[in-house]
Amino acid sequence: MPNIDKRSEIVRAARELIAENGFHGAPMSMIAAHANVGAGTIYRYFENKDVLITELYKDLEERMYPVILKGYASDRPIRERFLHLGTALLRHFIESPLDFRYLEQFHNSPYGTEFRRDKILGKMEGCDVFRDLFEDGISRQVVKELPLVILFDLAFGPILAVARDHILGFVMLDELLITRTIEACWDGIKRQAPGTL
Amino acid sequence: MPNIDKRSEIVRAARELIAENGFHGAPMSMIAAHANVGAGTIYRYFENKDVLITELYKDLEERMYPVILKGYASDRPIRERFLHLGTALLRHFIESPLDFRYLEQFHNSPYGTEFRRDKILGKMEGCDVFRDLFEDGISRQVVKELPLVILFDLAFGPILAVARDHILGFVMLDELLITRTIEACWDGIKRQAPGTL
DNA sequence: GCATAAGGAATGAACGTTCATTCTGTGACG
DNA sequence: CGTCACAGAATGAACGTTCATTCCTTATGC
Repeated sequence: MPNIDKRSEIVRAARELIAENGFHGAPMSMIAAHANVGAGTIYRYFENKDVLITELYKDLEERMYPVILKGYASDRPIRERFLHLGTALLRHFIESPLDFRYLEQFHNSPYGTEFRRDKILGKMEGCDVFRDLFEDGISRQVVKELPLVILFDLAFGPILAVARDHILGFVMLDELLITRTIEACWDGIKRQAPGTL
Repeated sequence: MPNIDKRSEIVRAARELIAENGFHGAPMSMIAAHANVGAGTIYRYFENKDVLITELYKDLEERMYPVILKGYASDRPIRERFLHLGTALLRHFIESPLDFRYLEQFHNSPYGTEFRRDKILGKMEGCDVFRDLFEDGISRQVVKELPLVILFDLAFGPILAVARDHILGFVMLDELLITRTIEACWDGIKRQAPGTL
């Protein structure tokens, strides 16, 4: 029977190495070595490198949702809900730099583009919370009337950029700065009060 | 004497292939083939692949500045200046998808991180226009008092994300949507009028 | 002792780079 | 004007490496 310990050692090693060195800086042989496993053993658990990479990403996404949904109350005002999700997400990225780096590697690769295409064309399953939030916001005239995709970009573009800069050491985010950044994202998304130039 | 035609054929082929397939999807042999040139010929013009890649990026950046600075008047109000630069940048990305894709490839690679580190630690030479604009905005209390890096992320994060989504066909940006997107970026950056929740 | 897991050397494809050779255009010379 | 010699531009087969993957051997548990 396949040994569950081996599998998780492979997963751990792969995640660490890929997050730090990118897909091309993490050969299977190196992953095997860091997992204290023979090179061939990996192929007992994952059909090939592509499958390993994609599987790792799915794991990551599934571990992410509970974190940001913890304490989320969908009956609160739009703004409050957005701030909750945004800060939770940014905080999570900062606390799990390995996950974040892996996520970035994945997004900026052919795998990621394919994934995203499926998501957007397939009605964005998985992003339900955010989609609901934005659609709710639009219908209540609290959020700008823009295509969903653009609202996503306005919200996640800065969050990802800020997280990256924190992890690379270009800024040092504390709790205050996190809040102020997400509030700024909200300002970008929300309908501006009329009369204010 | 080296043939200038050959050189520019190599540059064109490299830009196209790398923009479309990424650094690892554009082997030197393929670049040579698309440039109708022998594999060794590239090395008469560029020391190695790294040099080729970096040179291409510098070209790209230098071609970009005149475009977004055209018609820029640094004596206009902060908001107007930001909208000018932002829309010009987004428009340029959309009109030159090849350049944009190359820029993304470069940014999301070790080359790009190194480049960015140098820029940020080295006082951001080259981003002078934006830095001046943000600093000016802060001192006039028109822009939020946040670290420069975060202001950059709030502005460029969405612009890059939106440009990518347009090029991948996830949204179809027209002139109106471009303006509204950049206005939304400005809303994120500007100090909000007090009293507006 | 048999079935299955694990190991890691072997394999072959792909890559960046080199280099011995070929090609080309130019200037000297008769 | 025709021929020849030469410089240096161009070539692409060949090389050394690296990598994902395979496959035969060894170890382990039942």
